[in-house]
Amino acid sequence: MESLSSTAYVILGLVREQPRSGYEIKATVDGTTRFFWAASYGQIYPELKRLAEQGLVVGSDAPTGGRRRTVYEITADGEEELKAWLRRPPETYEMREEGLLKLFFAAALEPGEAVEILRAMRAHRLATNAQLRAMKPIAEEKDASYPLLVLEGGLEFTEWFADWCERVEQRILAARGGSGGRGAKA
Amino acid sequence: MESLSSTAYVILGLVREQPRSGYEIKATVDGTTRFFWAASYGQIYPELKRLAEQGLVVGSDAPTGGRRRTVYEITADGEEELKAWLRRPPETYEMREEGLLKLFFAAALEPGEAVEILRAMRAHRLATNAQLRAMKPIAEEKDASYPLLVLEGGLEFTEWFADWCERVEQRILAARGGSGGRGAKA
DNA sequence: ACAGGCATGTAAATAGTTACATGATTCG
DNA sequence: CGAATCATGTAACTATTTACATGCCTGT
Repeated sequence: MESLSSTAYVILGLVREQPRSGYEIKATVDGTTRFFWAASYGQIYPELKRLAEQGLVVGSDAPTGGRRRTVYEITADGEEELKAWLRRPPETYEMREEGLLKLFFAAALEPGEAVEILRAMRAHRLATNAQLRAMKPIAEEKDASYPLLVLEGGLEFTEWFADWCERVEQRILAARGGSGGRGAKA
Repeated sequence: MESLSSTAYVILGLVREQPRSGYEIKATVDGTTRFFWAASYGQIYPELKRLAEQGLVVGSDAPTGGRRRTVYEITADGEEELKAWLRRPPETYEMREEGLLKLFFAAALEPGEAVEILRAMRAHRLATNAQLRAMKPIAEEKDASYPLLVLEGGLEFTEWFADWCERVEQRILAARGGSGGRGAKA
């Protein structure tokens, strides 16, 4: 048996909390882990099928009226698999930040244009921060302390990032204005 | 003509600075942008071919002795394309942090085990910080101010992250010890 | 009636990694 | 000589997104 993808563990973790349908898993991911681990229907439904085949989850029919619906629960094997994964050190640490990439190459532009990149990055982080702030009462209500910890980390991270963008912007502006129009070099 | 991938722009940005071979592009990416935008040979070589077909770069033979070698330079069209991309607001902001995912689901473990996740995350960030610190003199030597700015951002980010891990660890430990073995809830 | 949300699923495309094959050169 | 590094490239695989198809239910 091959090892599972991290996305499989997201599913295992979510159905461990409570039985959920594929649709509910997607909605929960979008409302929680998406900032550091996203998942699409194209992954969730096939993965649920695979997990069920391996006996790590069990699905049962739970229609809402005439609307067909399958909710999945974790099995004892699934719980063991999840815990074993949680105990292994994390391996994936990826970041793809187009803004940083643009800033890295900003020497091809005028300093005023580099500042625009920083403003866009800052605006994006502030928008994410606002989204996270809106989620906080929901997480507090659920009394989910680890998710809340992670959410607070996200809040702090976006604040740090937005602040960094602002400080770098000021530095660029100061370098341009303060010493006679000398821009940044390649 | 379809729009280019961000990886195509990494190549364009790097060959704009100076003519480079595919091998050198890979080495440079590994020494600079990899923390926020990685690229593998499997992307670089086919992408160089495509960029050459579109006239955004030109390759020329530059063998080292009997070792065949092609170095690519940016064309005027390539430079325009790069600048146009730099002027568009960044779109990709992705993060995949397996550590945060594990922390999110840590209620399935004992509090002492949750602390292990944080320690692993912290150790990883400190290791990255050390790598970045080692790169700094090289970036300073090149007098590359935007790359240096980005590098300093990486330094600050890894420090913030490592510190956050430590603070969260302390909070978990305090919650467990301070108030009679009460662990974190689901 | 119709819009929007609930619900499941898949096909196709895109992105990206890994591993391998090949071969030259340099350094110890 | 052998190992490491320079150098190019591809095949296979894995991951992931996007867009679509289908159809029921609820509220206006």
